Amino acid sequence: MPELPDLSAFSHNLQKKLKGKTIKNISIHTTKKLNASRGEFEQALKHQTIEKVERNGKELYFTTKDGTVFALHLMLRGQLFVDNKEHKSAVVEILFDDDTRFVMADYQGLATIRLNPEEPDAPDALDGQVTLKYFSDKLAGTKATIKNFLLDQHNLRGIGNAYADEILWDARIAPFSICSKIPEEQVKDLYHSIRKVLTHAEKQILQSNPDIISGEVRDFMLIHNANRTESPDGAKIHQKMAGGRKTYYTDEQDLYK
DNA sequence: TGGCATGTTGGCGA
DNA sequence: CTCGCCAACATGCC
Repeated sequence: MPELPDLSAFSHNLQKKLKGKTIKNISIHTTKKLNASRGEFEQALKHQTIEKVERNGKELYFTTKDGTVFALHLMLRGQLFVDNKEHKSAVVEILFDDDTRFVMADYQGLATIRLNPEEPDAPDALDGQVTLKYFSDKLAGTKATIKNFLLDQHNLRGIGNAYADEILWDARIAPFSICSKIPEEQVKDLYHSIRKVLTHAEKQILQSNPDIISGEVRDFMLIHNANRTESPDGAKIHQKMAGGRKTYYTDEQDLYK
């Protein structure tokens, strides 16, 4: 449920909490698709010291001093805790040498942990390698709708359902526009809106929730927000299902077909 | 109360 | 091959 800006905020705070701590024990309880055995995880991570925590797409990457990485994906319902409580649906528990306990829980059992994930095939939405040229070339070559394009992690990684709507409104492009039909000028607007909306959201989240490491903050959203009926400029917000997800948009957004 | 919200995967049909 | 859509996963929330 948390999206890119939430995850960026979590990584910021987790790094503050966990950097320099050494893993005493790691236990993996339930997860359907591990890319290594429990023994391999333990072997690779025991006695390792956390060097940095960063967001990569919709995952959090934890890198240790020797360069080993484990990646957490919260999927729909994953939650993170740094505390000493028992968590009923813990997926992964990591105990550090100072008895700090870090838990990823998910009652739905979909959250995952991966050891040394391979290089992803698409860049992170905020990565410097996503240039305007990369972005516009990619759009020119696809006939899908722009909303589906933004959600497809094979194009850009990190954007989810809620922020896709916020970004498209910011760029004034209708979600059902065909990628290859969007004019150059609007592609440029969209490119800048991606960065603007996502980085601004992270700032707002950290401002209102300075210590956040789990959950999501949505109250500042302008369009993808069940509590709002109108955009900031007074246009009625429409709702429509697309790909099984609810899409919010207004008539201020131009449709390119 | 019960439908909605979320991401990913894999399968189906156009 | 491309694209849209659907089901499945499971439960807290309004």
